[in-house]
Amino acid sequence: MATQKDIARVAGVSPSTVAAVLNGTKHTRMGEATRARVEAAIAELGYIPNTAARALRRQQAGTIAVVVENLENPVYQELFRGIYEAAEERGLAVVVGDTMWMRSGSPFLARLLGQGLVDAIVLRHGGLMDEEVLGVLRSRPTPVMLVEYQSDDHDPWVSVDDVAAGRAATGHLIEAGHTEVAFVGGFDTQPANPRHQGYLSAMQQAHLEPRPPLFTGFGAQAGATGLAMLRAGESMPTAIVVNNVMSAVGLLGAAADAGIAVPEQLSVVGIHDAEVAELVRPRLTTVRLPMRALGVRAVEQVSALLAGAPTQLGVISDPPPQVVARGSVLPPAR
Amino acid sequence: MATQKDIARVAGVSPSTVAAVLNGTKHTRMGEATRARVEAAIAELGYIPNTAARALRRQQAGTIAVVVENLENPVYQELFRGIYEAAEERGLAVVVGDTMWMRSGSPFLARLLGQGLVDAIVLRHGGLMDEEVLGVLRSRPTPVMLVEYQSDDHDPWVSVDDVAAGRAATGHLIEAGHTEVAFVGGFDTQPANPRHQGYLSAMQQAHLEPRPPLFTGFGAQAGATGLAMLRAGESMPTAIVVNNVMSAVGLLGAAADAGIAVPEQLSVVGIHDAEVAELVRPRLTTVRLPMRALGVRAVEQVSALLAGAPTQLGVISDPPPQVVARGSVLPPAR
DNA sequence: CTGAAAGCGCTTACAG
DNA sequence: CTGAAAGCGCTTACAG
Repeated sequence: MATQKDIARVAGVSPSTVAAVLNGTKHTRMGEATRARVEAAIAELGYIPNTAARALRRQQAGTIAVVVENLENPVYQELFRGIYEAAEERGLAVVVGDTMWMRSGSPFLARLLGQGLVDAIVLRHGGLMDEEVLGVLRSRPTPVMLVEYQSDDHDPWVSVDDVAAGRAATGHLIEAGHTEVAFVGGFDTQPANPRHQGYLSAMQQAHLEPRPPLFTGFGAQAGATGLAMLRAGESMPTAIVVNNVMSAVGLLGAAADAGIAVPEQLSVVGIHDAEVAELVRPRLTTVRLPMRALGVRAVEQVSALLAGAPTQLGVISDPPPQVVARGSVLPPAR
Repeated sequence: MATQKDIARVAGVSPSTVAAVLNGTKHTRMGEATRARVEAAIAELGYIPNTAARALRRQQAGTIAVVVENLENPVYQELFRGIYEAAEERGLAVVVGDTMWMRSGSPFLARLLGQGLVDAIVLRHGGLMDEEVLGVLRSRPTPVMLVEYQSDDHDPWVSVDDVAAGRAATGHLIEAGHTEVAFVGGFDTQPANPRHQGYLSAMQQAHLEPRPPLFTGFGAQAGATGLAMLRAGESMPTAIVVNNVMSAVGLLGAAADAGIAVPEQLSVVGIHDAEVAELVRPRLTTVRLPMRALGVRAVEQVSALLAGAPTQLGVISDPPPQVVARGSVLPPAR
C-alpha cells in the first residue's frame, strides 16, 4: 500500500507537503506546480489514507457506534436514518451492532471498549443487556448515550415521549367510545413503564377504571399471550392498547385464530409505527413516534457531549406522538 | 487515558514487559512477582488498550464490515447471526452498515475504504448500489465478498441456492395440483433472475406452460402491483410464486382487499422465510433459505481469502431450500 | 528473564 | 512557501 511517504518520494516533495495537499490545511497557497505534482502522484499510486494511523494521531476516530437490542426491529429503520443523516452532516461515520453481540469477552465488545476506534456509543439496550457489560461500558471514558426513557439523569439519555404515546393510544380509544380498555405488553420496568403510565393517565383523566396491566413482554408472542390471558379473565375489554407494534400484530393474528373480529368486536391500537401495520388485515392503527428526530437528537447530543458543549437531554416532545388511524378501531358494539 | 507506558512506570518495568503480560506473548515464564506487579498496575489505572494503535502496528484491524442493501429486512436476521458467530470464533469483530450510506464522499464509505480499520467487506448490494461506488470498492486492496448469486466468478461470491428455491416453491404448487402458476416480483437481472430460473425449470419439468414473469421489484408494494397486473390480464392464475416474503405479504393484503380468498381461490408461496409469514392470516407458506449457513460461509471464505488459503466459493447447496407449509396453499378450486 | 529501540502511517507545531 | 522532526500507542525483533 502506498503511503504519504511514497507519494512524497514520487512527487519529489516532503511528507508534510503531501499531508497539506491531502488535508487542505495551511499550505493553502502552495505552488500550483507542487500541488499538481503531488496530486498526480496520489492518483498514480492509488493512494488510500490509513484511517487507523489518522485516528491514532488525531486522537479521534470520527466514528460513532450505534448498538440496539434487536437489529431487525422495523422500528429502528427511521432511527438509523436520523442518526446517519445527523452523523454525515458532522463528517462522522456510523457503525451499527446488536446488543446480542455484547457478551463479555466478545471481539465486538472489545472493539467498542478499546480506545481510538469509536468516539462515542449510542445505545438502546431495552433492559436486555447484561448489567455487568453495561457497567464496564459506563466505566469507560468514551461517552455512552442512551436512547430510551430513563426518568433519572444518571446517564445521558434521550427518548421519544413514551408517556404521551401511551396517552394518545388510550385517548384515541376513549374518544371512539370505549370504556373497557386494557393494556398489554412490555415489561414492568424500573422506572415504571412509561407507556403504561400514559395509559393510566388517560384512563384517570376520563374517569375510567384502568385494568391491571398485562406485562407480557415484546415481540409477536407477547400480543398473543396477552389476548389469551384476557380471554381467560372474567370480562373481555372492548379495546386494547398494545405496548408495541409487533405485539399488536401478534395479537391481531391470535384474535383471527380465535374468531374475534377486529375491529367489530375488539379495537386494537399498537404503539410505534412500522410498515407491517400497513400490511396486515385489518390494517393496524398505531401511534407514530418521531424516531428519526430521536436519531438526529442522539447524534446532536453526543456531539455536544464530545465537544463539551451544553447538552439538552431527556424527552423529545416535538413532534408529539401521532395516532395513525387505520382499520383496527371502531366504536364498541352494543 | 492510561497507556502501556504509564503501567510500565507504575509497575517499575519496561513497556515491553507490559505488552508481554497483555498479549500473553513470549515472556510466558516471567517472574511471578513481575507479572503480579504489572497486573496490579493495569487494574489500578483502569488500562484500556488502544485499538487504533494496535491495528496500525499489527497491520490488521481484526474487524470485518457487513453491508447490506436494507438493514431492516427481516431476512437478514439469520444472516447476521451466522456472520457474527463465525466471526467471533475467529476473534473478529463485526460492524454493520447499510448500502444506502455508501454514497460517494460519505464518511461511512471513506471509513470502509480507508486502510487499517476493516480487514474485509461482506457486501450484499442487491443491485442497488452505485456502479461507481462499487468500482471504487473493487479497486481497493481490502477484499470484498459478495453474498448474492452471481453466476460468474468475476468477484468472490457466495450465495444460497436461489434457483433451487424458485424450483421448490413452484414444485410445491405443482404438487398441490396447480397448472396455472405465475411468477411475481424481483428484477430482470443480469445474470438472469435465479429464482425465476428455478420457476421456469420446475414448470418445464412438469410440462407446464410458464407465464411471462412480472418483475415488479422488492418490498410489499411489488406484491400488490403484481396482483393488480395479474387481475388486469386475461386469465388469473390459480397460484403465484412470489420472489420475496415481503412482496408475498403485500400480495396477501392486496388479495384480501380485492376479495380474493387465499388459499381457497388463490395459492401463494413466498421465497425466503421470515417471522412475518407466521404473523399474517392466512399464514404464508414460504421457502426457507439457509441464511445462517450463508453468513458462516461468507466469513469462512473471507478469512480464507485473507489468509491466502484455498477458497470454496459459489452456491451453498447444503442445506437445500425447504418449503415451510403454512396456510396459503390449497389445491386449485374446480 | 527483561529492556532499549525501531517503526506502523499519519499530523502538526516549529524552523527556515 | 516548504521541510525536518516529534509523537500518537502499540508490537516485536534484537540485544543483554
